[in-house]
Amino acid sequence: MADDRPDLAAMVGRFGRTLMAAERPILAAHHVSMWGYVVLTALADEPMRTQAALARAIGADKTRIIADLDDLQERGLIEREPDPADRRVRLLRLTPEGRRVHTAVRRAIRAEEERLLAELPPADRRTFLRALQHLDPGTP
Amino acid sequence: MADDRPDLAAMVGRFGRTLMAAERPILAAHHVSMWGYVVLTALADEPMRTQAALARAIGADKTRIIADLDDLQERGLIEREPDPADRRVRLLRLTPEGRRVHTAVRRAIRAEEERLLAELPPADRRTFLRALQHLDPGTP
DNA sequence: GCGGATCGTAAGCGCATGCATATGATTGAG
DNA sequence: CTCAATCATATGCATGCGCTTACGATCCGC
Repeated sequence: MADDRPDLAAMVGRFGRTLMAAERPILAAHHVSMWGYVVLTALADEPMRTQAALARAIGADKTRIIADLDDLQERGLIEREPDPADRRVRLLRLTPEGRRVHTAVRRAIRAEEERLLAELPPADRRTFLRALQHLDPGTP
Repeated sequence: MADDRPDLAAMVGRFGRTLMAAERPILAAHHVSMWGYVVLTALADEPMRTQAALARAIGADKTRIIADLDDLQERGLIEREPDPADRRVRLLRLTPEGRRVHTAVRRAIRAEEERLLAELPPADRRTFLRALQHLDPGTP
């Protein structure tokens, strides 16, 4: 009677939670929160002109990330320079140290992902990642 | 410098949220909550002897699902019969109506999944599902 | 039989989240 | 110049969740 597989959402959800659980210790080891890492990743791609734009880009609440930004700035991982042309705005960018940390964390996370994906035959692994990229709605 | 793909967790997470968002209206149309559907799915596979066992099986808190069970029972979708052999225990099973509702919701969700997966070439689609089943930790 | 274990239920705590509102600085359009 | 809009920030509220504790009923091993 059944298709004999769990619902897609159930499988994706569980796998997602597995990934999160695997990443938590890595982030903790680098003293970066989940949102902190997301922020570093977004700023590693490109600096942002406003916090509101950053929040939109990463799908977070505008007020939600303030504390994380405070923390990252305090620890010298990002800069929040007031825009001389528009003094309402804070120009956001990584510091060299921020880039270093982001690269390190990213490398560790990638290694962990490889470990989890190692169960798959290489061909399946490639197809899986390609399919996932195609299904990923990105951050629009 | 980069592998030029988002982190696995980011892609899986976003896709998962897309799936959830797509399922919410379906569940609402059948007046079933997310947890309610999970419960129906678990009981569709096999009846349970205790609520604690059910909670373990679906990865929920034992106290968490009581309200959902109350609701499902009240609407005649599940039965919670006291075990004559052990009066602490409630035997849980679907009613015929419960099975009917679960089948209907499941069919609708599967159709929605197909719609989302339709973007993939059939071969990729098969490989993707196979890989996902392999990576899915299941419910141990 | 007694004591420890299990079950269902209720209640409360702490946390993260989404959502809304307020406010103070600043800009830009009319 | 004035007013609406934008931005960063602080604050409050409701929600949902995991976790813990408490309680009474019941079972089971000794």
